[in-house]
Amino acid sequence: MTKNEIQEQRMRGYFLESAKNIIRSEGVKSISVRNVAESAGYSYATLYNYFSDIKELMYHCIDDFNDECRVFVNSQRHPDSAGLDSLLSKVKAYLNFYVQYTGIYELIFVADIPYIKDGGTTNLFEEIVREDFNQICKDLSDDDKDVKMDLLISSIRGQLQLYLIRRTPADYSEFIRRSMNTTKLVFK
Amino acid sequence: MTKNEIQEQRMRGYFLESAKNIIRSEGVKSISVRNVAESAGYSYATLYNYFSDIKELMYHCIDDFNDECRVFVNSQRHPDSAGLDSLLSKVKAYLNFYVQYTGIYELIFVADIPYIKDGGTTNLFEEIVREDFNQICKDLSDDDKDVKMDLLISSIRGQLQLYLIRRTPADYSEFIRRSMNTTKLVFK
DNA sequence: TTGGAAATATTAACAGTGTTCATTATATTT
DNA sequence: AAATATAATGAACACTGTTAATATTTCCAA
Repeated sequence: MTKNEIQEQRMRGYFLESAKNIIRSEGVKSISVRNVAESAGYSYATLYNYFSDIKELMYHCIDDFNDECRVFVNSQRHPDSAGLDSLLSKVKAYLNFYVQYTGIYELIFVADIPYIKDGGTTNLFEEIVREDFNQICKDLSDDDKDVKMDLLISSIRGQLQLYLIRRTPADYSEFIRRSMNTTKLVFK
Repeated sequence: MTKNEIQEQRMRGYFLESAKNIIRSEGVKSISVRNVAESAGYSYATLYNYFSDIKELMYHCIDDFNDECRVFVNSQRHPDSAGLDSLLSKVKAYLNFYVQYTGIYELIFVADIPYIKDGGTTNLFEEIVREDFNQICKDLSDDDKDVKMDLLISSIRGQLQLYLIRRTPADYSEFIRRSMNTTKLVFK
């Protein structure tokens, strides 16, 4: 990496950190070019020297937040468990992450970011539960496994959307209760 | 209803129809006060004589679109079927409605509309599948039924979000295939 | 029919948004 | 130090929602 590349990466980092802080604390709604740039100590026009537009900046936040989610799940989950219990504790931790940072949920799952082409954001959840999932479903055919994983992924997505966007159910404990029960049912 | 009330309802209808047409044809992104008002043949400020803000106008579109969805499902579903087959055909029709009108999906399930307080928008799907659902699950306890319905609702929500917002899977036929398979699995 | 009051529609204005471009300031190289 | 390349900036444009003052229309009593 040349000097210029190092400096450029550093500048991009300033804007990225600023954007991430705003998303964490105030949500995606508060993201604006002037907002992010001022928080980074630069003029709004300077941002365009390092990102083609605000959407590209937001897109680059996603990787960092996915890393944060991985760390969070590993710190929250029950370590001395296996199979379904382990999977349930990871799912609960995964849900807790987005409940705590609704702004991150909005960024990754709702915001209109054209740079997201493939379903890259699905893979994090699948990655988190894959090991336990395979253990639980070791006797199933590949096709059955695929359908089961689809059901698991989509139901968790749906639960999150219902709770975080449409406030259904109204309280957190009921949300977790339902999510755990439906997840158990997937493997019944 | 007095003369004034009739006239007021008519005026509200002009703006509502305009908004609904824009949502259907260009999506929620193209909704703006000036856009809706011009399309209705009035100045942008006139809209505020009939709606407190643009969000309230958007909220009132939802009821109409829900009616349209009901009609659509009834026209698309397989009438001479019962139980799981009937449910599957209704789910497929329900999905097709939002695939055809992505703007309506964005309005009802994604858009930030503070006037939506309860989970009112869930009820349409539940209403559509309730009869078949009860027939399929007639031997289950109420608690088991509730969990199964939660799983069904959330997985359909998740499938729609993945396909319409994050384009996963990439093609329509695969989307329907997966949705049908996961729905069948719910009742396995 | 006219005059005035009430109701309604409209334009102007403000603060915000993303984005582009010409200009200024800084850094690098000759 | 002067010339050149690089980077930061403020002005400007076209949008957004919303409000308030103004203009217009409607209506009813004289």
